[in-house]
Amino acid sequence: MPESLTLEQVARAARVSTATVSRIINGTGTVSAHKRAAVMEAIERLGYRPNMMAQALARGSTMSVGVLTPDIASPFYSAVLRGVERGFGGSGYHPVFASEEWRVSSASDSLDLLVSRRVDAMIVLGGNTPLDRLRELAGLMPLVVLGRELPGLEGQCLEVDQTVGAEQATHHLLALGHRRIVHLAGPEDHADARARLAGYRRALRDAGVPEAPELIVPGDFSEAGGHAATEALLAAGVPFTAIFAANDQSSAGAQLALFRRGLRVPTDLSVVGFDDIPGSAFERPPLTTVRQPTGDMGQAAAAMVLALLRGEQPSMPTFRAALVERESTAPVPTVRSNARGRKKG
Amino acid sequence: MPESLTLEQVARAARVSTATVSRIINGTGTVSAHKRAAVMEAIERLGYRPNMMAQALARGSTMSVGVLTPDIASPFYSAVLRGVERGFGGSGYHPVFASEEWRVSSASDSLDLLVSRRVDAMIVLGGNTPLDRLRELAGLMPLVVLGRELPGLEGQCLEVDQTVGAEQATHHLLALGHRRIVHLAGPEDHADARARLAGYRRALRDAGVPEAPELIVPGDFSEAGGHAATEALLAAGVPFTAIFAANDQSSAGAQLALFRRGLRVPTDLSVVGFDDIPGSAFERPPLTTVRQPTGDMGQAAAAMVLALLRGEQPSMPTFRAALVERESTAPVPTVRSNARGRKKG
DNA sequence: CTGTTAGCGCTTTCAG
DNA sequence: CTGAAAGCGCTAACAG
Repeated sequence: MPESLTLEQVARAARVSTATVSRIINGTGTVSAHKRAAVMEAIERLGYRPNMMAQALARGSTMSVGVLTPDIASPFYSAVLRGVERGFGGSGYHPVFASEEWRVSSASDSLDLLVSRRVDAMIVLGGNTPLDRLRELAGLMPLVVLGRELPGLEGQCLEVDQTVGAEQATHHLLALGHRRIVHLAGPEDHADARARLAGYRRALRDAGVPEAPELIVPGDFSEAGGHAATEALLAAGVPFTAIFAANDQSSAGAQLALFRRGLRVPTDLSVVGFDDIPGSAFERPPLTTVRQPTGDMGQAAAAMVLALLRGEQPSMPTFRAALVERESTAPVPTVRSNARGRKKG
Repeated sequence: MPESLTLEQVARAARVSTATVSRIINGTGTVSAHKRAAVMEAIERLGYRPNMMAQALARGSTMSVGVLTPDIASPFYSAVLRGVERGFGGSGYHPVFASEEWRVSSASDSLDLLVSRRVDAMIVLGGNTPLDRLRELAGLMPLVVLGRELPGLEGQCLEVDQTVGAEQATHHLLALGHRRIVHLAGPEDHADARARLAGYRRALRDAGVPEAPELIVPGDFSEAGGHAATEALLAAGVPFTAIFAANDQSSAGAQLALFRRGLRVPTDLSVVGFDDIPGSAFERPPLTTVRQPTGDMGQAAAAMVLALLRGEQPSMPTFRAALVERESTAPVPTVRSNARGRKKG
């Protein structure tokens, strides 16, 4: 492996000082057109790329921001990540991704890694990071948290109201006449999951529909979890006409369980999901779900970090989850008659 | 923001020299238990985290390897990424992800960024990076390429034989009696897509089934692309009894088009995909597809890089794509009779 | 076993 | 406008 080029070699090749080359690279100070041309030529010819490590050390800033994500392979988080990338475009800063699963060693985790990398700021997605670590972090550098409300750090937490979204979803089902609505919940230790459950409950309460404990079943946001929970429900013979799943992935698992029993969606049962991940619009039938503006959220998080880095007060856009009515929901089937009219609307 | 701690401050606090602290942190050299304890205590109490930038500069190595991916949000690539993460576990090296979409500026792309970051090695996924840049890179540092065969760099290219996988898929359909099999192709400039098309063709040829140009339709690996192409086929009235999609995502789009026309899978038509992304096992019906060992591939790529970094000759595991028969395929429907027996097997 | 001392490649005063 | 020189925080000889 050839040693990589240094600023000094470029300077030598262009017959100028290292300071001059540095000025040109960074656009700081003024340099004569003559020398500038010589330096540019040398950089080009030699294929020089500044060593960011050295730049960071000398400058005291890495021009990078850490992005901590629970799972880099999740359709939801990766959509947010894309937004974050977009948000940093052209800012000079670039994102450094780290997934929570990743352990450098038993003693240090991804967060430590990012801190060691001396990122200038951090964006934390999701809620698995211990609160105290987050507080400590907030004292160290600009921090924006997505999807969790941190007591004392409200101004740096970007959230969409999951509760309202879940309420809308449940209300939609209620309006279609459903009364026995299953909620396929997410992990109990997940803030969003709890908020969605709360929205489900509120909608039922507001509609005066009593909550049935047996209709709230535990899931884990995965297809397999949704499948298992629904399977269990069916096996137990619990009656229901609709499922509101805590996310799209678990709704897919639930639907497979229905499918196995020959139950049709939305004819026999209605299903609504949450998130509106890319594939959901193409399910058969296309899934009615609650859309989260993932890309925009990521982009906004990046914008907030950038503002914080500039020492400005970041503006906090409000995001709302909104129901996307597609084709997995329909009026509750009438048992005693087949008089479901053919009238439009 | 508090300035972050330096090695020197720790050394001062522990009343030892910086060299001693460095030795302890890196496990190089031997240090008396007494001083070691004092240093550990200081590190702990102060919350010291080494500055990787400085370490990298001093050491001449960043202990990081760049991972370039076409799209961080793709279910396929992100599964590979997970494998890569696993593969680096405990090695001391850590992955730095960059997606090709991301542009630092008009002049420099993700690859430049990774080079600037002085990653010690690189893993490139997929085939969008210009060949000459890859060659140049290979001269600079250990490089492993996944999913592309680079002339002259065969030893560093990890591939699964896409052609054989596609052949299996097509053969499976052929064995079920299908003759009018659509191939919903991937992007023409994508090596894997071309290989899958080649496999489709080879299977047809081997079976003595003539290739019908109108059955090979262009897609782009997306749900929307699959939907549009299938829609067009249906609108044109082209007869066919099965679809072999170049990937699972486009197969979902295709299925939506069928669904819109009231066509049932696998009763009326059979569909097979490629990749076996996480959701495919939970489609209704579960999708018959060609599985790629994504996680293993990622892990193997990491292992190869690690070997290269140690100066060893990396071993090249062979991966094969294998058909996973699920429920989206069935014997071609008999038009003139409904005599499809009820015999098992 | 431990401290001293050169750098690593780059930015940034500070003089010219 | 430009160069010299002093670090940035850490590692790695090199002496003790």
